[in-house]
Amino acid sequence: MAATRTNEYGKGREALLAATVQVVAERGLHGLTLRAVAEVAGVNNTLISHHFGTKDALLHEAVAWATARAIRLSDLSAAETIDGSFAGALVELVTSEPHLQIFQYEFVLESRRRPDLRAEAVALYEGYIEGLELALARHGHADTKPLARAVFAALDGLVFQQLTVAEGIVVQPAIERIGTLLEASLAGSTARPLQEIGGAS
Amino acid sequence: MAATRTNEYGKGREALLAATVQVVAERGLHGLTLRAVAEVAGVNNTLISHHFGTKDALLHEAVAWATARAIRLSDLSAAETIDGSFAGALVELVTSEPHLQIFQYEFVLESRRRPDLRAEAVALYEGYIEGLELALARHGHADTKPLARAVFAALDGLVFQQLTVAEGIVVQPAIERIGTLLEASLAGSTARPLQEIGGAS
DNA sequence: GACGCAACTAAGCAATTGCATAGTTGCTAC
DNA sequence: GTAGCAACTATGCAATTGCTTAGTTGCGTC
Repeated sequence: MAATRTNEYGKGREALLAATVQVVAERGLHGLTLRAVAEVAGVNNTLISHHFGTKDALLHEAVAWATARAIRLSDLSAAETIDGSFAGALVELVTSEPHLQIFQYEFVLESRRRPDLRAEAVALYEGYIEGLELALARHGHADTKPLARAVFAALDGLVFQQLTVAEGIVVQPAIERIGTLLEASLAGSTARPLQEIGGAS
Repeated sequence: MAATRTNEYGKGREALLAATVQVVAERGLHGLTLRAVAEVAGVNNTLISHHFGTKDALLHEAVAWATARAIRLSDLSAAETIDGSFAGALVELVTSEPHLQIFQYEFVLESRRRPDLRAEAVALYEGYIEGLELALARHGHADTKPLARAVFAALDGLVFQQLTVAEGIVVQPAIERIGTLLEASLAGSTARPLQEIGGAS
């Protein structure tokens, strides 16, 4: 349960970044100690000072490393519609790989207190939201800027719920319900475009 | 910035609970130390041991104390519709009193690692969701269980965004957009109930 | 008014923390 | 092969941590 990785020469830095994500996810930011990270990474704790200088710098680097991987993971969001298969894939992702998600919530919360992390947090969220906005616009939705933010918040909030208070079995239908809500909104607005365009108000 | 409260005899316990919420919100769970809490509360740090025994027990009591206040705060959710005034009130709440909200996210994340906090976290979220479900059902929405979970997740996610990466000025329209989405869904389903009931599939 | 007891403080200790210092190991360029 | 240098380890220390022990203070009760 402790020393997991065995490293070849030169792989220490990467191992330390991965270990940082794992330790934060498993023990929280208050469980993030140089010795804990080093033990998980299978190296000496002073190697952290060597590569990163301080603990704060280690976390910053780990955030950059993790967000780069996170945005790639969200190839999910390339999915065009929020349907059952999207919901299943998202629930499955959270079930099988919760560490990266937990780490994200921890660091975004921390970014409120550490200005040096703000940029990464903002970029991560705005990146997600912009991608989603493009997809929504492509489908003909109106008022896509606030809509994208709201829909992303719903997905984000449901992932948060699944990680903490809810089972995948109840989260999945909630994700699908977002899809039907969007469909209904689309059907309503496209079913009566002429009246609305022509109408007063 | 440090020793804030001056207490009369007998008010130490309550002051310590309030200080715990404040310290967690301002410095994170890793900044939660007995001395920090005591200093904010304006008492000696050993008083924590006297009242609560351990630091873990202090956090547990603070969670119970804070969630009791949180559910009352959410008299907001007594609002029947998600409109502009609801959105404004929610944004204003988060702006003016972020401590309690931040504390909630911190402790819910922590509840993943501390089984003794799980019950409080689940009760808090399920309480919100149940209240919301009743309101949605009253308005004639269908499939309210997953819908309530999704809508709450959206509101929760938007509060999280406002606390971390977004300004109230962009969060508020996103909240309102949830309201219009729900209206549209309602209009669509009530506009053609006969066909749907009578139709196959 | 003094007894009893909860609320509270003062002092300190063992363990853990981040990190500095000093050294060793292994790759790579020539 | 050996010089040079990055990657890495071992040791240790000052500061902070949670919490124990031993005491003091103030309030209600009879």
